[in-house]
Amino acid sequence: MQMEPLPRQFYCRNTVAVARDLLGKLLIRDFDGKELVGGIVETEAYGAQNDPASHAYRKRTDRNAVMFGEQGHAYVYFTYGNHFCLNATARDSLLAGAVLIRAMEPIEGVEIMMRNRKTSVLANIASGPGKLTQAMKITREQNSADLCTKGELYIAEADGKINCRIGRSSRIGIVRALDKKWRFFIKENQHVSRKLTGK
DNA sequence: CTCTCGATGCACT
DNA sequence: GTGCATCGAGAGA
Repeated sequence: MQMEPLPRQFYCRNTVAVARDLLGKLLIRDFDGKELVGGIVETEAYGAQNDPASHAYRKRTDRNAVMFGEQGHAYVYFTYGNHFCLNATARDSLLAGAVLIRAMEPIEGVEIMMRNRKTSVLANIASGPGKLTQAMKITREQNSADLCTKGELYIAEADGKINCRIGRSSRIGIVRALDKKWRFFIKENQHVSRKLTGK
C-alpha cells in the first residue's frame, strides 16, 4: 500500500474535531519489514486543563510530555500493568491534547496480527486500545514517533469514501468528566461498539 | 449470552 | 500507598 501520511495541519485543530475526523483513516505500522494496516473505528479526545480525565490535566511530566509537544506525534503510555495505549497528539490553542485510538478494523497483515494477539477471531484482534497495540506491536518504543512521516508508524487517508454513521458518547473507563461526549465510533461495527460500551 | 474480578507495573500523591 | 484512558478467564443464566 502506498499511502501518504495525513499532514501536520490535520492535527493542529480542536482535539474533539480531530478525534471525529480520524474515524475511517488508516493506521499503518511498519513492523519487521511487514506492513500492518487497520481502519480506525473508535477514538476519544483528551484535552488539558479543560479536561479532568486527561493525563495532561495537571502539569507536564515525563510521561505526558508528548501531549504538550508538536501535534501529529504518537503518545504511547503503559497502564493497568499490562497494556499500552496509542494516542495521536492534537490540539489548537490549548496547552496539550491527544486522541486515544481505541479500536480498528484489521485490513492488511491480518495473519501477523492474529499471531501477535494469539487469536484467529477477527472481531477480537483490535477491538480495544490494549488489543490494538498488541496486534500492531506498539510499545513505549513508539512514543513520540512522528505520525506525519512515513516511518514505523503513521496515519493516512483511506482510498475511496467511507460511508458510515458516526456515533458519539461519553468516554470509556474513566470516572471524571463523563458529561463530555468526546468518544466517537463508527456505528456499523457492532462488535466494537457493543463490546466497548458493555451494552 | 452477561457479569465479576484478579493480574500487573508504574506514575504520581 | 493509591489508582488507573484494560483484558480475559471463569462463573452463572
